[in-house]
Amino acid sequence: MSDLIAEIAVNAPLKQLFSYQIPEVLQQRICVGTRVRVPFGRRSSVGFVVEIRTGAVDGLKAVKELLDEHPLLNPELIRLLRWAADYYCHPIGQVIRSALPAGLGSEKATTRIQFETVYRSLPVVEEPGGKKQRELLAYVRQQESAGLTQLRATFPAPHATLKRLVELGFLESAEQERQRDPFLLEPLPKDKSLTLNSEQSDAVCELSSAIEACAFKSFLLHGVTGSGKTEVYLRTVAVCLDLQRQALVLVPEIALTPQLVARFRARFEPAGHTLAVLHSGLSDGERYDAWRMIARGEVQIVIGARSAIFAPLQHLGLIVVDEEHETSYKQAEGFRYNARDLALVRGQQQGCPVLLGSATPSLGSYYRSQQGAMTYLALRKRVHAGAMPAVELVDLAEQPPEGVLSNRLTEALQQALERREQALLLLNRRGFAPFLLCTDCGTSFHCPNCEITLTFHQRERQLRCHYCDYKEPPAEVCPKCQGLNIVPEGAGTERLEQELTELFPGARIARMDRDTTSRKGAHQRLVNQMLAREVDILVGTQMIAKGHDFSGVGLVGVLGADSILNLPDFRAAERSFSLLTQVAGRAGRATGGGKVLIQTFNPEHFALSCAVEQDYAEFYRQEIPFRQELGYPPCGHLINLVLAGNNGSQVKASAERLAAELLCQVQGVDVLGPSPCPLARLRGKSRYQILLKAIERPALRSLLTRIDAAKKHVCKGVGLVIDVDPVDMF
DNA sequence: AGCACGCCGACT
DNA sequence: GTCGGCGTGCTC
Repeated sequence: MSDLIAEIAVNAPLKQLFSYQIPEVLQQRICVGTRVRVPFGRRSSVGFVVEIRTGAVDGLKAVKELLDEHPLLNPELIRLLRWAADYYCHPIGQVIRSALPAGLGSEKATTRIQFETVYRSLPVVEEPGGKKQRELLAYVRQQESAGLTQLRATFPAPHATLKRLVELGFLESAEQERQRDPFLLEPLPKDKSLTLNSEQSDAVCELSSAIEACAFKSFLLHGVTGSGKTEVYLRTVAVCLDLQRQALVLVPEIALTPQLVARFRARFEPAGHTLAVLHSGLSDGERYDAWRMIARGEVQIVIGARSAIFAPLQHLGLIVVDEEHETSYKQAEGFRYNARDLALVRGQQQGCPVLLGSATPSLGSYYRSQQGAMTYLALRKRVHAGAMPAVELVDLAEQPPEGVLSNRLTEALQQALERREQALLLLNRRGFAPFLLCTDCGTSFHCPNCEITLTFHQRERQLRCHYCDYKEPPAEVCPKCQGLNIVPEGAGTERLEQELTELFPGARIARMDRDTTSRKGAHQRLVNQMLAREVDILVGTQMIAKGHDFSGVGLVGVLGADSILNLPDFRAAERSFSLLTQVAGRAGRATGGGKVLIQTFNPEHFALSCAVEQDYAEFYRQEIPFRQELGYPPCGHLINLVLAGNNGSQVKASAERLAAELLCQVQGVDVLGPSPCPLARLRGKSRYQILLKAIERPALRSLLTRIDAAKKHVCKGVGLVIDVDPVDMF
């Protein structure tokens, strides 16, 4: 008997699809992308229809139930997801699950309605006593009513003050259905449509014709910091919308790019277009709502981080990937996809142009543009003041500093304070000190679960592991020699902040790192303080280098440049160059000029000298021969096999057997290792890696097909992760 | 991943 | 004599 058969991706960690017959009652309503319930083994499971075909149904079980009236996924997306499952070597069911908003994988989706307290001002003329009370009241009066979520984003811990204001009769409170997405509550800035300079209009012109052609073409927009890339995005998205097509904009992390979101809203919302912003702050319900709105075709522009690459837009006209070099586009766990690479695949599959933008393109994207696989568009001039910041290296070997700051940087800070310019200090290490050391016997303190020293956090008086959740109180007495001379070694942001407070008692100093921004809205508050010039010196980790446009910054100092340069990763130079160039670009954005000081023990390293000159092309020219020689990306391709398990010798033995099995299997593939991972122990698990390297991707792919068979050499209790195109080797 | 079956130790 | 330990094998 020949009948309709559905190929279904089932909610299980299995690569293969399962065939089910489609009962007659469902035949009209079932299609590719629909969510169904199917009998699976002795239980039932949720699955997605991935293909419908005809064939012999004997022996096949039948689809039990249809779970959605309208499919959550469309056939184009299914195609992308199947491609990705195959390419990244990950079970299709889990790939689909991670593409969907949370909670849709297992059971029927429910939209939870959330409630929150909303405060309304009462018509009272007099003013309350406290400063904090007055500020809060003024804010609520201006907004007429405000929800707790919104207030939390602007004021730290407003709860007690609000309660008091209610008691005093200034405010009334009520429980209300939770306000819309807090992002959409932010006041809309005025749209400043700028006249384009010639470089920008050339870029827009080329992009426009590609968008009008409705065919795949890829572009690399290489624009120095402050060169107006966003305006180019806005113009090209406008072209796309004029053609009744939709635009997808990917950003590294929404929380760090509120300005970009605001500019898109200011430009397109007044014209009647609908934006959906997919960010981590959304509740499952909100995310589900946004997803359904997109699937129903009610949204023209989607802005989101990594996972937004799977947004169910039906009439894509353009995909923009902002800051395309950012490593956060690569998912580091589970389904290890790279949203930037998938953007190119999606563009290819759906026939729309893809625009990658960056001030410091990834070596890979630049390489492709050099080879003609991508159209290169350059913005070489800054839009406003023009002058690029002056970058200078401070050789630490020549003048070793007493504390963390070199004399040169201290002087520059002094001058900046005198000139009433703000300063940014980048130190890529949080906490007070990277380790504690007994100066009597040399003992330092390590994490019991990870191969790493514990970071000393002074404020919490704790030793903490930054890789697992381990914490312990700092020892007063050395456990080995009973010595009492235990001192913090090295410096993190917390120590830098303290040193600055002592050096510049009058200055207003703030710190921005994971520790000070973990609470909701804390990051935005720091940014606001910075913009309001309530901060003179901002100390922070990587996150201060990203996104914001702090116009008052005249000085940028970099303290940990060497720590990135010395990472055991072939991309260390690229990372350093990129980070330094990005952070240098924070200086003098409004005024022009500005100064950047980079402290280093490696002043002769080309990554640093190229950053000093802000010379991307020269960096590329020097870096690419090294990649070429070793066959590293972008001149070759990598797959990293990571084995991890509690039993170290089992992990090692498994890795050795697996590597031996894969060795010499395919011509043109190098099997490197096994070797202990740079972090040989993590969260209590021993880790080994095998690196597969090939100049030609097909060779690597064909070796990948043999991994399943080789898996039998891996012990029980040892996990194997296949990381295709790894971005970092940790 | 579940959820079975399956074959060996300490319990009423 | 059984209750239950988790090894291993399968799921259209």
